[in-house]
Amino acid sequence: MAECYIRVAEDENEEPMEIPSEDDGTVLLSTVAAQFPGACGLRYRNPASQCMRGVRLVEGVLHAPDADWGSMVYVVNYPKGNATLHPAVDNKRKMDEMDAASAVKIKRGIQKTSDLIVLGLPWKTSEQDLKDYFSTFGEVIMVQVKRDAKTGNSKGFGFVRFTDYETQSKVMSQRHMIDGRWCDCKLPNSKAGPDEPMRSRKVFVGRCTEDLSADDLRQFFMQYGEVTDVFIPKPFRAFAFVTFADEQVAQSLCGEDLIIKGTSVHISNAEPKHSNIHHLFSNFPGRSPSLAAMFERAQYQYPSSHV
DNA sequence: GTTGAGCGTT
Repeated sequence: MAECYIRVAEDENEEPMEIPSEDDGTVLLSTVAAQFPGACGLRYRNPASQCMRGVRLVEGVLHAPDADWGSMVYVVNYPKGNATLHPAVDNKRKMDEMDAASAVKIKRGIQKTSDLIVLGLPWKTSEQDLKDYFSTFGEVIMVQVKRDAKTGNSKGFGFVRFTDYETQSKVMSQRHMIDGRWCDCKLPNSKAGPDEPMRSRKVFVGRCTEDLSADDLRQFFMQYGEVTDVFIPKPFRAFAFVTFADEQVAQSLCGEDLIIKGTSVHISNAEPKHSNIHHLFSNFPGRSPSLAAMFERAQYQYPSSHV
C-alpha cells in the first residue's frame, strides 16, 4: 500500500475532503485533526452489515480497514464530552457546562485507578519482576522501579498501575512477598490533598520523560478535546504544559495520572498556587494593577520557572 | 561494592 488520499467528512451526507496518507498507507490522526480540529478518530459504514465501524487507531496512527482505504467516505469522530464544542453539532442536544465536564469523567470511568507506590522492594527486583508479580492480580498497565540516575541502582521502591479499580483495591488491602521481602502498596503522598484548581484551559503535565515529544503529547491529549498548544521547556525539565480549546476539558483532567507511551504523568493546573506577582509590583502604587496584569499575561505564557 | 524508611528529576 502506498501514499494516497482518503475521503473524510464530518457527516455521511457532507461533502468529503481528501486527506493524504503516509508513505506506508496509514493516516495520521494529526492530519485529520488539521482539517477537523478536535477529531479523535474515524469511522465508516461497513457495506456488508450497514453498521458503522471504527477505524483502528494506534498511537495516533489510523490504519486502513482492508488492503487499502478504498473510495468510501470516512466520518470524523469527536470526543463525546467535547461534542458541543463543535459547530457541526446541533444545538438541541447541547449540554450545559457541568454536563460536559462530567461526561468526560463518566466516559473514562467513575472508578478511576491511580498509581500505587510499592515500598520495600529488594534491590534486585526489576520492572519485569514487578509486572510478572502484579499481573497475577489483574491487568497491569504500568510498572516503574525508581533508580539512581547515575548508578542505575534501585532505590527500593516503585510504582504500579492497574486497569481495574477492583484489582487496585485488592492489591492495596494486603502485603506482598516480592523476591523475598515484604512490600506495601499504598496511594502515593503526591496525590494526597487535591487542592481546588484554578479555572484554566492550560494544564501542567508533571513527570514527563525526555522521550515524550510535543507531538506525542498533542496526539495523546487530543482524545479529550482540541489541543491548542503544547509547551515543553528546553532544556529538559520533566514537565510540560498542554492548552485545550475548552476549559472544561482541561479541568476534567486535573488531578489525574495518565499514561503516555508507558510513562505515568500527573496532570494539575498550570496556574501556580502561590503567585507572588502582585507582591512584586506592590511597591509601585498606581501603576501596579496594569503592570501586574501585563506581567501576569507574560508569566502565563512563559512561567518564570522555565528560565 | 554500602542502605531499608520513604514518595515519582515542577
